[in-house]
Amino acid sequence: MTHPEGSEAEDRADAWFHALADRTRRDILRRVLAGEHSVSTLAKSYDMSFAAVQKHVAVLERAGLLTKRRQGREALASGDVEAVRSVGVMLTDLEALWRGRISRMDELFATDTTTEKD
Amino acid sequence: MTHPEGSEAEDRADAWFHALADRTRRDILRRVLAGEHSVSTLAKSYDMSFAAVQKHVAVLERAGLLTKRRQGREALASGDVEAVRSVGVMLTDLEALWRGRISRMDELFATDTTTEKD
DNA sequence: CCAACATACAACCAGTCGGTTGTACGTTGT
DNA sequence: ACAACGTACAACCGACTGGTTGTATGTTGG
Repeated sequence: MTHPEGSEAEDRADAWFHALADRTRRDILRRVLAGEHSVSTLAKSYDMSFAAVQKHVAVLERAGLLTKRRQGREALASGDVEAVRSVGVMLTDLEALWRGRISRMDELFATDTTTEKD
Repeated sequence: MTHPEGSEAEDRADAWFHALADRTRRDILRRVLAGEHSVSTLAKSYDMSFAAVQKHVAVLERAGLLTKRRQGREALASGDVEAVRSVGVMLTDLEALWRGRISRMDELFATDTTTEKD
């Protein structure tokens, strides 16, 4: 009933936050948001194998946070700012719930002591 | 050098996004942002053991997204909206990098034709 | 042409994750 | 007092993660 089940949006959110939950991936995302980079160029920046970086890029791509385009033998990765914004919107929605609590507490105060409003 | 190493902020970010990368935890966070709930009350909402929900709450607590206060035999959990906001700020900073790319492209256009500076 | 480069992908491994059950301990109501 | 409740925590398990190496395939420059 109230179980958070199989929602499409929740699936996307799982992928988003999982992709962002690794500092190397966040760093890669920063770079490709600032400008296009080939996978091997990215790989040179990190103390791990090319294959490892390739996998990180793949995770970001599957989450829709980055897109790749093939040019010759290189795969150029580019950050998708719209997806990043969507994640931000999710957080904003979370905040909205908190604001709802405030207004409910407000109502409590209203019924609590004598209202100063006369 | 350019490696994203041992930063305090990155550690926190790891915890934040990891905590948010599970739909049950996001759902719990929604509830405790909307108002205080005991762990057992939360547990009744999900099709899993009490211990499992307890662990999810612990993950959110460790990430600083929620705080617990003891009242009698109950542990009341409450969402920390400031932490949620901090996560949002991180995303906004990411967006800023993208805007930087634009302005740099702008500079490219500027240097393309006759340079303004002599 | 061919060596070097860039990518893709599979197989493997240790560690972590999300779930379980079981046990223990403080609190509360009757 | 004591049974029921709420919590805490440890041990365990299968699945997945983040890393590795190795191999195959396409691209490019000399």
